[in-house]
Amino acid sequence: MANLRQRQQDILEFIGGFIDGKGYPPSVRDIQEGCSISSTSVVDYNLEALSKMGYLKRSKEISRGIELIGHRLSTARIPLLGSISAGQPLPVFPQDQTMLEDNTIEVDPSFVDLQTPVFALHVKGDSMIDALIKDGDYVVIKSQEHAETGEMVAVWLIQEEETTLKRFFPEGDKIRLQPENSSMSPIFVDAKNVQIKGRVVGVLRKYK
Amino acid sequence: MANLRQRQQDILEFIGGFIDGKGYPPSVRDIQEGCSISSTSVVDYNLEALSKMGYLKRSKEISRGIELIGHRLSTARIPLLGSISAGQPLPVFPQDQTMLEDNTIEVDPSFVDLQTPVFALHVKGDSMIDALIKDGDYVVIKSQEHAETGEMVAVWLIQEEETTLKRFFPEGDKIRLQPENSSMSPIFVDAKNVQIKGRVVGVLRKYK
DNA sequence: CCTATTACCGAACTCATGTTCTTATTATAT
DNA sequence: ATATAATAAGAACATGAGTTCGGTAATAGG
Repeated sequence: MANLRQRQQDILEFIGGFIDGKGYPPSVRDIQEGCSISSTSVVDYNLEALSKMGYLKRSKEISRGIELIGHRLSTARIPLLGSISAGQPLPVFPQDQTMLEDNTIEVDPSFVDLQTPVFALHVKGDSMIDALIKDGDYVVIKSQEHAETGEMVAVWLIQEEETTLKRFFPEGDKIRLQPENSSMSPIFVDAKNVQIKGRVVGVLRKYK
Repeated sequence: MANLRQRQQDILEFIGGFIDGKGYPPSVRDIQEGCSISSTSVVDYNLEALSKMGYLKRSKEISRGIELIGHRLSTARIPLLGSISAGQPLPVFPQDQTMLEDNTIEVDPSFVDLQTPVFALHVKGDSMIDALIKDGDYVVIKSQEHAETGEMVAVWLIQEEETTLKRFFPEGDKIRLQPENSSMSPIFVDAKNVQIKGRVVGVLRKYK
């Protein structure tokens, strides 16, 4: 019956509004009142159902221990690790190091999948201009160590000690790193001189 | 003494991190443990001080009733109003209408300045390809009704009943809407047939 | 040195709040 | 129809958690 779905819809909406309005999640009894539900146990019941369905996360025994999935502010805040393609060395990859607020950038939560780390790099230079990525853009990168042929990746050149943004083409024991700029030539490097940092999954540009 | 300031600084930081991590504010005892404070009353004491100084808001008698001032600014969820340049009509501008979760997109907070509404549009077509904006990208638009010469704007063509993304060039009582695509010609329209919806302040692209 | 003020401590108190249990009321299926 | 599960209700329970209070240490002013 659609009645149930309606009630749970109501609850979700109420929780969202409550958090937005007050800054902290509602208690079970807040929800009870706000959604005109007769008993706290009914609220509990439906919260459990919503939790199982993945709409929210509950912390047992904790007052207001409700976290709306997707509603979180921080999930989408990813570290801005530095610049790429400028010959600037990328620091040792910080798994989950605390970043200063200024070194993070907010992206759509859909970029983040909770499994693999995601980070951003500030693009220097126009080597990927034909892929519509220009100097000053931010690329969102999903951390991974392997890449498929032709994928756009951030690679660390061990010898040169620099990071660069290119398309990835393995050719025997060499690797062709192909810029997307008709005026630039591909780079051929030894396979073991290349360390893939991640794959580009998004681009973000800001205008002044 | 700087000791006080240090402790309160710690508390503020802890609260922020806690909220980011768990999705709900910490209890007094969470703070006590997290900041290695001997007594809950000390936490209460300092929370009260921080509250008086305006760093946070407390709700009396409410578990985890702490709201960090300014912390919610990191939420920058803006409405995704529709598509542009596809001849699809843009609905009446919803100031602060409740949007379905699917119709919003998360952007960096720096896009939003609390004064002017900001929204996003899904780009259809390649009329701005030379500006490195391609089909499928999202443009972040700051709502405004006037534009400077040459600015990239989203305009509503009243007669044609469609929205389009172009650069703006007033020429007498006509307006030249210039695509950034060498294979496309500018459009000349009557000034009073044009209603500027906003200016492009950002671009967001997602790769599969 | 004495006094006032601020910051801190520990414990007890009380209520807010999540949880559980029992029973009644529907749905869904056999 | 009858069994079985899903949903709801109300009350009681247990504890999470804000608050209070008496007292101590540190700081500042006279």
